[in-house]
Amino acid sequence: MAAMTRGWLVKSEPGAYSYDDLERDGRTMWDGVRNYQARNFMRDEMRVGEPVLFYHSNVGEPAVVGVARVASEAYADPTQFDPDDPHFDPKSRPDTPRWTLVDLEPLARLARPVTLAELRDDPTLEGLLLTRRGNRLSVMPVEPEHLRRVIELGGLDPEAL
DNA sequence: GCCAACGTTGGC
DNA sequence: GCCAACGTTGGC
Repeated sequence: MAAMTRGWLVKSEPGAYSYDDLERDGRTMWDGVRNYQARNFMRDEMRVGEPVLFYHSNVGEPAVVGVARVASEAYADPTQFDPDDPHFDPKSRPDTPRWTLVDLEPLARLARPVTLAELRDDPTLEGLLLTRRGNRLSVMPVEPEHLRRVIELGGLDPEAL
């Protein structure tokens, strides 16, 4: 991957959707995001092909476990229109959808997970949004140098991706 | 299960 | 526009 490639990080509870699930599915809609800042990143800034760190949250050892890639432009999240879906939004209308998503595809599983503790401790990763106090975003941008560093810590060669 | 931090909602 | 109440996130 090019030196100045910008990236992203998404959080997922592996019990709900894990990197294994993404590999099994081959591609998925990153649905259910109901935070405006996270939505805006997907809607306005994500570009097809950009790498996405896949982070497992709310588990014994929270960690980045793999790298996905953005696989589509943004489009309306269909779950907002489904009354039976937990992410149903009665205030959203099909002609003016409130929530958008992108598709993700698996790119590479890390050789070893990079734990939250490692992310916090690595001086190179100072300023990473994920570890900023109080941050609760489920979709966030990652600086090029941080992206490369996490991939290296995960035992992969960023050049090879 | 606890709780700190933060976003959203809605009354005023 | 303020702000209290409430819900959610997510580490621990």
